[in-house]
Amino acid sequence: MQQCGKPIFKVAISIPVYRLFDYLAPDDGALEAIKPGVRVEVPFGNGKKMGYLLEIAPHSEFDLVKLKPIIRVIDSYPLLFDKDLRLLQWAARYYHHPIGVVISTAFPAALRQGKVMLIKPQKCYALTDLGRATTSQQLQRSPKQLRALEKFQSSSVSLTEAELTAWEEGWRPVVKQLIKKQLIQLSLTETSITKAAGLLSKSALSANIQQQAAIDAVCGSLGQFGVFLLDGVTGSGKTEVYLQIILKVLERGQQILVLVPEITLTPQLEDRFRQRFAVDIVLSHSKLTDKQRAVAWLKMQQGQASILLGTRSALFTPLENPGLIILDEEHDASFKQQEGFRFSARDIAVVRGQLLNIPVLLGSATPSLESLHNVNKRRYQLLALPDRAGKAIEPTLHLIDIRNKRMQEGLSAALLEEMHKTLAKQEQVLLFLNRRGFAPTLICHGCGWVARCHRCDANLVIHVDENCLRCHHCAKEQPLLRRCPECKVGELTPLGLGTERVEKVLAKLFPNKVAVRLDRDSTQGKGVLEDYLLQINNGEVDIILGTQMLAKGHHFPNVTLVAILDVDSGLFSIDFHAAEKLAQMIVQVSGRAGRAEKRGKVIMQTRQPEHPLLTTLIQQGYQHFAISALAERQQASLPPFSYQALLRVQATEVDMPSIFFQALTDLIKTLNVRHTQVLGPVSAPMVRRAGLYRYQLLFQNNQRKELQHFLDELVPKLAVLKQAKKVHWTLDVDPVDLY
DNA sequence: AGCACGCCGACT
DNA sequence: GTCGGCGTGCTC
Repeated sequence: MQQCGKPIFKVAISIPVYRLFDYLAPDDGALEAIKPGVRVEVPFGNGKKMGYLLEIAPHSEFDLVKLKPIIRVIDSYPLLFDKDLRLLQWAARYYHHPIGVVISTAFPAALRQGKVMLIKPQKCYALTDLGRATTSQQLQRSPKQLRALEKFQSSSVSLTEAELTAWEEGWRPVVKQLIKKQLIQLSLTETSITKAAGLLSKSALSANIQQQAAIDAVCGSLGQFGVFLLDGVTGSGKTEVYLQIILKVLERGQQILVLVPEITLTPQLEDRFRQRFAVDIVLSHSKLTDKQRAVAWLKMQQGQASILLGTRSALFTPLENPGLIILDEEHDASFKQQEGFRFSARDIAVVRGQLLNIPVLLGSATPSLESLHNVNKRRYQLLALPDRAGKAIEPTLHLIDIRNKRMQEGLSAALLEEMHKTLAKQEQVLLFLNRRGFAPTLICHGCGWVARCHRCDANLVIHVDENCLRCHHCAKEQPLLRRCPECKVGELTPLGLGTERVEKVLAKLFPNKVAVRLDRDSTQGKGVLEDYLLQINNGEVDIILGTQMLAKGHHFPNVTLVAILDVDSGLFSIDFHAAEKLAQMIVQVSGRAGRAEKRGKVIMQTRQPEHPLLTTLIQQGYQHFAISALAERQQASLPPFSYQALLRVQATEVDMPSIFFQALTDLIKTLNVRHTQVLGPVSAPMVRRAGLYRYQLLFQNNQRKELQHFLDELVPKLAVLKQAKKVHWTLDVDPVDLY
């Protein structure tokens, strides 16, 4: 311990090192302006680096004469608040990930690079750009409203609050429509948020009894911590519940963080938010530019925006005046980051709510087993919305036994008949097949040779549209072969089924119908997916065929038949999470059917019609499936009844992982904390991927604390292990896919 | 993660 | 003799 009277500045730097680096005060500048949470530029090695000031301490563990001064303090005020810093430090410890890397994930890329951005404050109600609102004829408004609009169109105006109130009656619907069409933006100061929130949302509010109960429960908890699980079937009006709770939070002058799994979902959600609230709503997702993301982040940090709608990485956005965190589709796997800092946005959101003392609202039609378990343990409060809102009716689920049945490219006669019936009624059909490409295997009919990837233990997938063979596990791509490279004479045959292949047979079987294919390959370009969705909703499409991406939240009001072509592929997996994921997928896909007044039908083609997962789900629904799945997990002592951490190891040489694991096993024997089960090491199901050999070791303990203590002792020793430096290793705490 | 230091093989 | 291969270790 070295003491010198001078304050020591403890800085996190984004490198894979667990500790902080100590610095002296900068040579110039006032000390009292430097607070934890500011970004600093520091000398590091030969050069300089961006860092984040976390603490100012009276002493250092480091040799004082070796300490260097901070070069420059970048921010004049902290960008991260104390509670954000505490949350991030907790997360770094819990996930055993280097602190600097964790802190840097809280920042948008532009700020990570040390940029300084100033956000211009808005001083008054500013109705801007009204000149562009030239569509008054289309708006079909009353003379009074038209007069109001004309007045606005004459110039860009600013209004006082009194003026706004006086004019509100006349032009509120007009402004609402203009905001919806994004022709104008209404910007408001913080003090006026309450007024504005009311402005656009007073009218047409109705909630059924269950919705109202959910709203009341969360609103009764505003200003204090509590976790709520809003369990609502598709179409039950979850969004309306969110909106009404948000209104109450806005009225308290507080901000709302809304997290969604993927951004393809958000256009509709964003529209509904903008129609409802006249406050500043900002977005954060990967399709935006670095600058747009940084502006959204800073606007929330400074309290200029009230609602942030974003994906996983938006979780850490600092909030000047936090009021509520909503995490929609909480079961969705994309809330778990799958590389680098492998955090669960859902789990950290709950911890953040606790730190900020605000409610956290998790929503899903198919809640995760973890969350249902937390409800059973009375840690979360369940808010159920069992009824579909409006006139929508639950779809019915059916199995088609395809054992010994003749199939036409994956379509059974029984399914084809259902499709014809549906199409004859001018209703739409949705086909779901979670495998893109033409066929997953290219095999030689003569000698049995199969097209394999040279860098992975996987077959190459045939893509006829692009005339190539492609590996879905690495970037490898090669031209489609015409002749067997092995026997030179055999005929090459596509084996198995992908979306491209089904698309081609649909054109043959339904020549007068329009079919579209929606998968990662067919929706590459910008706006392509949106165009397809528009065509579908305009009724220009009869059959929609696609993968995973169809399961996620799109509205297809005229779809009355949904078919899952190959449900069996999800039934047999070594990963115990597979059953839960499949059940969620089936229910989510089903949610696409019969959303309007027409009853939907869901068909699953299977060779396992007696499989308990399918029968439970069909006869008793998701909740009963979840109960029996939880019972199975408890019997087997699997999460959420135990806690896991997975150590993944990859190396370019085959024998390096086993040398590493031997050293690790010896190390574990020396640890004091040894209650934890060590399972493995085992090879990953696909041992070689992108040229690397992959193995893994699983740690499991019934007590989260004990697992943490074990990792606390293990990871620092593991990190300095000589053999660990010859492999790539990563630790995944609470893994959701075990490979 | 970078970057420098260091100790062994093929070149002026 | 030296240029450079990338293994090892450090960064306040």
